[in-house]
Amino acid sequence: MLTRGELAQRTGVHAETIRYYEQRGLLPPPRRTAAGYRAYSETDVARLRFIKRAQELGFSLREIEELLTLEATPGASSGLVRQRALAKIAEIEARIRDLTRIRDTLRRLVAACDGKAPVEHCPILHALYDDHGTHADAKHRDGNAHA
Amino acid sequence: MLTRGELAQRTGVHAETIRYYEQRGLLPPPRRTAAGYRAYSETDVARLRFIKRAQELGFSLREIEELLTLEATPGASSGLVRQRALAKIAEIEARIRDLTRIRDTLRRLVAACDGKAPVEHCPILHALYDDHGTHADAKHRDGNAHA
DNA sequence: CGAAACCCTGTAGTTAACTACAGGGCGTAA
DNA sequence: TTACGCCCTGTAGTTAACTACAGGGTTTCG
Repeated sequence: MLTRGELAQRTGVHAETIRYYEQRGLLPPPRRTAAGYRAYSETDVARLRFIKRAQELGFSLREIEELLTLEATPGASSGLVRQRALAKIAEIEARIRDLTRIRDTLRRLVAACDGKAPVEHCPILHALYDDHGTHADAKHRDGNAHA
Repeated sequence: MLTRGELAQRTGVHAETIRYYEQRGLLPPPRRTAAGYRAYSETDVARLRFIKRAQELGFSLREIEELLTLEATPGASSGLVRQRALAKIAEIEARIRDLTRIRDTLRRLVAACDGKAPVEHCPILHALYDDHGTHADAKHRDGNAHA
């Protein structure tokens, strides 16, 4: 039996996050000690690791919840899980296409700039004002995920 | 001279967003009519379009602010703008690499699954529990941008 | 002149996924 | 026994970029 802090250490998930997951329904309410402390088991360790790994694969907590629900559904076939994975792959590929298009536009702008002119004549800045031509999809702007 | 609503229509930026940009310092405080209404000019139209376009290219509002500041700096050379564009390209490429890795992992999982087994034997779910091997970078998990 | 449509301000809510904090209880080691 | 660290709860703050709303003034059209 593990305390919340121990579970946190075992899984690399912040202790407060564990409480948050419980609230969200991602973790079942654990048993409690006489003093009211949460008492976790190895099952909880596995479940938390599942959550972490699915997150790394680009699933949102909401989607992970669905995956977990699916898993707990007796009659379900693994085709549903497969479907969700395929949908996620499609999403990721669309995202990659967006980013590639943005990068290419940026590359073209950089190519037009020798970096030596005074900033007032910077072709990159000018392109930004003029627009026309290149159409990065405004709906998915977020090349910024690293910043 | 344009009202806030007119500027919004001209640029496709929500009227409230214009006020927000002013607060953030992305748009200079405009002149006011006798009644206190904001009065915008073509310069503001251009500036807002700059902001939109830079956003589409993956720049955050904070970065756009820097770009705009740079532009207003008399002695600056366009090399600085070029540098920022190059840095952004690098960011985007790193993001693409992350997403590609995630997609490949997902593809491998899907390939291992015929979708017919009961969900308890789903190899995708099992892989999620077991971890090991594939290492999608946890720091940039967000294949979810489309959801 | 009156109603609709717009503008003003300040503030609060939205999304996702946490993370922190206040105020109190418990458990253990010197 | 007391001090320190961990646990409890509920709630509020964080980030980014908006978006909405309340309660009021203004402008314009018919």
